[in-house]
Order: sequence, then structure tokens, then C-alpha cells
Amino acid sequence: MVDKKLEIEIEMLHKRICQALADPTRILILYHLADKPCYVNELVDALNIPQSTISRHLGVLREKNLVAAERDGSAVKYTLADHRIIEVLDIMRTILATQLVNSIEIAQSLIEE
Amino acid sequence: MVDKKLEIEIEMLHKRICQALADPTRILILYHLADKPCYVNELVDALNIPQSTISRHLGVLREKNLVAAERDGSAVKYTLADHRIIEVLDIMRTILATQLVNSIEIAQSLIEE
DNA sequence: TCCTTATATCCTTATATCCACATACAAGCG
DNA sequence: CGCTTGTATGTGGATATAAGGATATAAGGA
Repeated sequence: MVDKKLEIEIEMLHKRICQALADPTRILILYHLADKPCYVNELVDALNIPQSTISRHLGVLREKNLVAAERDGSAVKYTLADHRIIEVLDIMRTILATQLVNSIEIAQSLIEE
Repeated sequence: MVDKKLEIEIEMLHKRICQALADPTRILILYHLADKPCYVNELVDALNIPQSTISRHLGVLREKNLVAAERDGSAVKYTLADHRIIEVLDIMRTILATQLVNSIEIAQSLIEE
């Protein structure tokens, strides 16, 4: 087992990524960027959320290096920094799906009794 | 594109999982349980964190169906509910590793100038 | 039934997060 | 330089989450 302090240190970094994902708006933003790079106003229009809020969320994702910003004239284009983050989100979806199937089965067995 | 309300609904569930992972202690707990099922006191000893704190974190993980609790006499044995969650955590580690390598390279190029 | 062990929950304080309005800053145009 | 468009940030209130000591509950033995 690794040194405990180092272990905690790694989990602190780990946590930073998880925290960035722990918001529905940010998850939506990441999926949007997975399709193609987007300008901020495209995200504002697509998600119908105030610009300041979108910008704030992009800041969080940027700070954690999950997206990259590139200035293009007066606009800023955002790109997904690492597609593995989508892989992570997709696996979570499969876990969620499994959980839902399980609860449906439990509900059905309760009805049948 | 799916209906927007449903989309948001799904991301709310998605968020629940991410939030559960967004804490160093809970990540450590999950990795411990990945090795083998554990009793609460084993986790308390291994992580050297107060029992009430461990118990609360286990409650969070339990509520999100990421771990399962099974009573065994007066003790309670916790099990990982879905090993894919470890897969998720491991991918995040590789993302973290990539980020670290990148920042080291940037730092080196700054030194060389 | 009382006691011990193992775990969960309550309570209070400290901290973090979210939202969105108002405002500041940056880039390009006339 | 002033104006417009596009983006980021300051701010404050509402809400959520964390920690850990104190306490309650569950199970089993004496």
C-alpha cells in the first residue's frame, strides 16, 4: 500500500475531477462538446441557461483541464480536452441503467406478491 | 436530441453518482471495498477516520446504490455493488496522469527557454 | 434484563456551491 | 476613440455538504 499521505493526495486530485462532473449543467456541456467544439453563445442557446451561469461552469471545467478554451476573435471556442471523460460518463450511464432495471424488478416482485 | 426535460432528468441521476465520488474519503472506501468486502470497523481502522464519519460516508454510497450493506450479527459488512465504478475511477486516474505529464512538459519547456 | 460491541443518526459549526443580476473586460468595427 | 458583441467576474442570498462529538439503536452474551 502506498504511503497514506500520498494516497490522500491522489484522491484529492481524483475528487477534483469528480466534483467537476457533479453538476447536471456541466455534464450536458461536456456531452455537447463531445460532438464538436462550441462557442460560448452556442452553449447558451442550446441549453437555454443564462450566459453568466454557462461561463461560470466552463470556468470550472477549464480549471480542471477537462475543456480547453481558444480565443477566436471576440469569441471563445471550447473543446473537450480529453475524450476519456465521455467514456467515464457513459459507463456511469450503464451503471445507472442497471440500477433502474434492478429497482423495476424489485417493484414488480412486490406487485406480484 | 432527446426531450430537454428528460435529458435534464437523466443528468440529475448522473450527478448523484458523480457527487458520491466527489470526496476523497469515499473514493478510498470504494477502493478498499474493491479488494474485498469490509466491516465498518475495518474501514475505520484502515483509514483512521472517526467511526461516525465513515458511517455517514457509507450512508451516502449506500443511498446511491454504489455499495450494499449486509448485517452479520452485530456487525455490518459492506460490499461494492458494481465493479464498473472502479473502472470509472481508474479511467479518471489515467486522465489525471495525462494532465500531470502535460504540466510537467510545460514546466520543462519553460525552464529550457 | 443489563452489558458490551458495532453501527447509525443527531446536532452544531464551518465551508462550499449554485444561481443570476450587474458589471467589467476583450476584440473588432466605424 | 466610442460602440457593439461576446465572454468573464464580483457579489450576495439560498442551499448543500462536511466534520466529529454526543447519543441512539441493534445484536448477542452473561
